[in-house]
Amino acid sequence: MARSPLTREAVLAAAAELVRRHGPAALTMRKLAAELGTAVTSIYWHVGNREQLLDALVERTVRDMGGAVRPAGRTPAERIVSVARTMRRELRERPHLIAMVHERGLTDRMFLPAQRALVAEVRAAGLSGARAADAVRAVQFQVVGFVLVERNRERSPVQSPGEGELWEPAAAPDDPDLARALARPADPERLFVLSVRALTEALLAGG
Amino acid sequence: MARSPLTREAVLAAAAELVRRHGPAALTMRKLAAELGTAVTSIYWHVGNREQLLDALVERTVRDMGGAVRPAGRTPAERIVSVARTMRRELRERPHLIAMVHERGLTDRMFLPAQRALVAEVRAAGLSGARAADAVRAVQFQVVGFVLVERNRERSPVQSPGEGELWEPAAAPDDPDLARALARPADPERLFVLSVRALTEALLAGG
DNA sequence: ACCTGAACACCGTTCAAGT
DNA sequence: ACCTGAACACCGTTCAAGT
Repeated sequence: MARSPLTREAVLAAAAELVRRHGPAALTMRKLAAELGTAVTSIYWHVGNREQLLDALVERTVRDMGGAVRPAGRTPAERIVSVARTMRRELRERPHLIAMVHERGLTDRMFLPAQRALVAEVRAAGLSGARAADAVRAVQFQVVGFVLVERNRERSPVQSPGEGELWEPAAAPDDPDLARALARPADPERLFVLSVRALTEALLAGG
Repeated sequence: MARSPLTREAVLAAAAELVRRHGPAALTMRKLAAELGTAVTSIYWHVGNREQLLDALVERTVRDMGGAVRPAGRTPAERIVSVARTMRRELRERPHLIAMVHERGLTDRMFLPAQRALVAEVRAAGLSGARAADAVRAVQFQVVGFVLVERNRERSPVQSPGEGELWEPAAAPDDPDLARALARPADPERLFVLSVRALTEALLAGG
């Protein structure tokens, strides 16, 4: 298809599109070359090897994610929750990339703009020094961890033996509501907000 | 080396050893066959294909992890933290397997014994019904998510641009202690306990 | 400076053939 | 019932050769 001279940009764009549509496993050098209408080896000249190609891809995504952070809310706690929700949304919009960011150990870099915002809010709530740093990191780990667990859970919808099967039989002896709630699939959005809110309130309050 | 008749058990054991020593990527059917001293195709007869082999491997690990859960402490909150620490320790003892469990969406199954314990503690703290279920799940997500983030962070020790470089320049303008704390690498054990404790206290307290 | 095909060393999996 | 080698369709990467 493309016969204009191959550029690094064109390679990255085609690679990103391939990942977006079919996941990282589908990104092979040979398929990518076919997509671009060039020889496999041309790709190597422009972006190095596969590993470096993936690095470049991740890097460019991470840069894109910074802009979205706009704390909203009347209290520091509310604004922290809003930042957490934004990060979750941004991550979920790039379902394949987030696993790649994770594998490459770039979560810190990715989280940096959000971290700045969190620092401001934590200080506004009256924390400082090491305690403030702990609070920021706790929220950061919470958000990234939650999204990872959640993402994974979606990929394999019914777990064998699903939670359901194991809660019928007297696991929560005299609390059928609890048993039923655990048998139902979790509502991730609700659970996320609930968790972040709880963690944040405890961190901002006493020690 | 091995010339006694090949068994499913022998294949699984050799595969587990290979993963333990060199990680999941090193587990190729051909290397495994070489290790066992058989033809590659014999493996297929005993365990099906590579995917099924990995499934079996993960399944057996998950079974092993249930026994360790023994809640300890004087209050429900303390006992929940103790369960969380146990799960973290168990997961960290199997660094390669946990990623595989995660990829296969078996975290629920893996967490089941711990979940039972958490249910008991949450009820002992006075929660019931859907609220109790939320608390259990929040802790579960927190623990699994934390360990995933932590594991990943260890694999790529210095992130580029590390947190360090970006906190010197007036990021936390008038709090040098905070800036320094964020520039230092996090102490995961401490951060973990701090996070779980905060989350737990908030969940068990008001709504 | 850029692109190419051939070649190498790996994969997982299937299959017909052996005992 | 179990094991085998040959073969197929894929990989990523290197390299000498082209323009």
